[in-house]
Amino acid sequence: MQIYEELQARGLIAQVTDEPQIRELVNNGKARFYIGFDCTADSLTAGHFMALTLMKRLQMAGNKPIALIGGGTTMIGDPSGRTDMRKMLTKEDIDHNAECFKRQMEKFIEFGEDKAMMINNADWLLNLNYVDMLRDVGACFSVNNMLRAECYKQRMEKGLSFLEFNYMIMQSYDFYYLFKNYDCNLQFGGDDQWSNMLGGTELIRRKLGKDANAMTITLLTDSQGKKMGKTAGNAVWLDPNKTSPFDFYQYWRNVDDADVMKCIRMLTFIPLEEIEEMDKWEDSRINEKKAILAYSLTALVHGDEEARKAEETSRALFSGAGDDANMPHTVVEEASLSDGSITVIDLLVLGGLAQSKGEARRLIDQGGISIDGEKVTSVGATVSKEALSEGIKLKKGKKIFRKYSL
RNA sequence: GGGGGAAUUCCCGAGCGGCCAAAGGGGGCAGACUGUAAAUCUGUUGUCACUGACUUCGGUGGUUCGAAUCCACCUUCCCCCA
Repeated sequence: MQIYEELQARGLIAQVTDEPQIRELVNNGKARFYIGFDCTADSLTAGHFMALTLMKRLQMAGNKPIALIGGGTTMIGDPSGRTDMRKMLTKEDIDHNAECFKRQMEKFIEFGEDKAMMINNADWLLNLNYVDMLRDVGACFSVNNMLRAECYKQRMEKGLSFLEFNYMIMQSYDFYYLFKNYDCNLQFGGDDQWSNMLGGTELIRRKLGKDANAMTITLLTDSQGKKMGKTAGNAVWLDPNKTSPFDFYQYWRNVDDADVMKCIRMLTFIPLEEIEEMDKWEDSRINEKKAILAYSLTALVHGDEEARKAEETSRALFSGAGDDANMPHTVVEEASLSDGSITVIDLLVLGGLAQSKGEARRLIDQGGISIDGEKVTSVGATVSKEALSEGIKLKKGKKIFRKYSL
């Protein structure tokens, strides 16, 4: 099975411009493709992860990836599919974020001579001359068509600033620029990028009379149609300081039953034959599948060592066996003690398990806290210095654990 | 440029000058049930010294014993006309 067919079988391909052409390019290692990443935060997220794996898959099949950092486009902000305007970021923030992206990607994709390239569209976008740009590129776009684009639909009701409206043009220009200067013949992106990407192929056709192709990746959504890779509205980050390997592992360990096989297929590098085999497993082995998913993704992002630790910790917590050495840990300062003890409420706030003392109080009140296996029943409960110096294990709810010691 | 409307807690959204820390829904958190799943049911969801006090309703001033509610100005957004 060749790479294009594999991508199809994994359910990764959403829309393509010209299937036979793309298949031919990709399967023969002749694609020089780019994926753009706008640096809206200081870490990549689980959402970007799929794009990275795609890059890697294609690279492994002999194609040349270009990772385009959106230092320029982030100055505009992509309005696609959004109901409100993005917060405008400063140039400094964007540069910082771009730097962080770069470091994370390097862990995952091989860059270098004859391998993958990384470029930043700030290099050409920021120096554009307005009038030249309008005459050169603006003339090729029809506002009527742009307004019809699906990605602006929601914004037609709420309002769309001229700044954001130009995002599509910037992204199209990127593709045009890369096509001309780097022989980039293919663009990949999330399915929400489809209209922006078509803008690029259209521009290339008009300006150069040549064909370029675009292909979108299926958005990873859960069984309810919501985007995956978020918990409580927060992204699952790839940066271990923002989402610990253990939490990352737990996120995937806890996916819905209905989504496990889809995630394994789309995100892991487990060979398809094995995946088909797993698909035949009995329902009772569902948790085994989740563990495999969680382990392989954590290993991809954080390395085998961290993945193994996360798995151990997880086992220790949920089945009583294994090593709990890697459980998140809070060291209590001597100064936080009063009269040789500390209240459980303070511990909760200190460890970040509760945002406020009120919330901590509520948690205890509702029976959501236990220490070393014993439920805390009194709101005023305290932990003595002696107990603390031996180390205690505090549990919030069903699956959030934290160690405390002096 | 002219006219009209809007801004409420994490989000959507109700809100009569006092009974408003502010309805309802979503989301979150916890409890029960479970398989570290889903669904369901229950509780909870501004802060603290928690039967009380304090700070919140775009911003700044004002009217009033008392303002999310009334007035003025400002900011931002939406709609209609040009």
